[in-house]
Amino acid sequence: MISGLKTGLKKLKEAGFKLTPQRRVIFEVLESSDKHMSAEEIHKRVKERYPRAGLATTYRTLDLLKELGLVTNINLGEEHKHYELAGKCHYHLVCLRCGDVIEFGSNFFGKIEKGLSKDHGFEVTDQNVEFHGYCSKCRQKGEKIDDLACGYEG
Amino acid sequence: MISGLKTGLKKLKEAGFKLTPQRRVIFEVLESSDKHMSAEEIHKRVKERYPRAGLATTYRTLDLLKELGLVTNINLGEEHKHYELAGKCHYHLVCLRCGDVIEFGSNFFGKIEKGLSKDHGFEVTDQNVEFHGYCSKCRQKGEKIDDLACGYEG
DNA sequence: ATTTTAAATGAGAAGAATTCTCAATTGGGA
DNA sequence: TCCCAATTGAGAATTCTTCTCATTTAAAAT
Ligand SMILES: [Mn+2]
Ligand SMILES: [Mn+2]
Ligand SMILES: [Zn+2]
Ligand SMILES: [Zn+2]
Repeated sequence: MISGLKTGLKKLKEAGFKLTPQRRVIFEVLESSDKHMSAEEIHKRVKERYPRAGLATTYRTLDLLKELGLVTNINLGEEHKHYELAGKCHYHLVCLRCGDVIEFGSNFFGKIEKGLSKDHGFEVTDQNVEFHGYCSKCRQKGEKIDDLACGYEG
Repeated sequence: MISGLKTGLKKLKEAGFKLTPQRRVIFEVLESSDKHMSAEEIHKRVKERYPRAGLATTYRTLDLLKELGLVTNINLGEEHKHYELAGKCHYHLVCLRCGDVIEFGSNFFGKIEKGLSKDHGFEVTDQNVEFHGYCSKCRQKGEKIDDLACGYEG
């Protein structure tokens, strides 16, 4: 991750925000999980450590951390966003069958970002990169992918 | 786009779905726009041509078209999804200041997908690739990007 | 340590996006 | 043409997120 607990909270203070216990705990929860979490999931964990925490504060803090570049969120095709600390490899493979989310890094992306700067004058500050498809496990199960291509039931 | 009107509707029929006027019109609206549209925006245009169309049908049809691989959706940081026909270049630059969405293609991505197949055994069927940052216009305006880094107002 | 004050919070209402329910309609095969 | 499962429209219901506002609190100033 781009910032440990101290670094992250320091950034909060330096930006002129108060260092409240709620913000502390939310940051800790984000740090102690290796998975993406929805706001609801984060809030549930926050309340384990700080029972009177309110959901709105979790949303407000996640927004704030995002503005500060400490947190990013992705949309894995579900109805809600998923949050995680910024800075680690941020490319996702989302299996359409089992729902598994595999993270991967690639040095291709660094090249792409340089190209974007050169060709489009665009400065990248964050990215949301998801490849949807079928993971190796699900492919091995022998079920034809085409069988799933249309699971629509009206 | 991957499929013209005829091809797309043909695929619908071939998959065993009825070819209703609502579906026709929704497909036409998608085809006649070069921009990403929210479900609400799409529905508004659909009603211009077919006033008694219901919003739920627009949602249902967009889901169906997505299952069939005819439509994709992206999440541009707003609260709602944006839809467009599948098949054209699908990489997006989203300006955090002016909100502009620039589309771009890159042959890097083909390579990445091949690498994913080789290294992870993952078969890509769709992708959602967004780079967030600041477009050339907004950068030229001379406003320091850092000034915006935290627009949070409590 | 006490005072002060704007920032932050909790609770629940409100809002927005999406899905569901179900009675009525309809596309398209027989 | 007849039939019926598929589809639809309307609005209720759900889910996710933001807003409102009275109360609390971090932390700067005394
Ligand atoms: Mn990640
Ligand atoms: Mn696009
Ligand atoms: Zn899988
Ligand atoms: Zn811009």
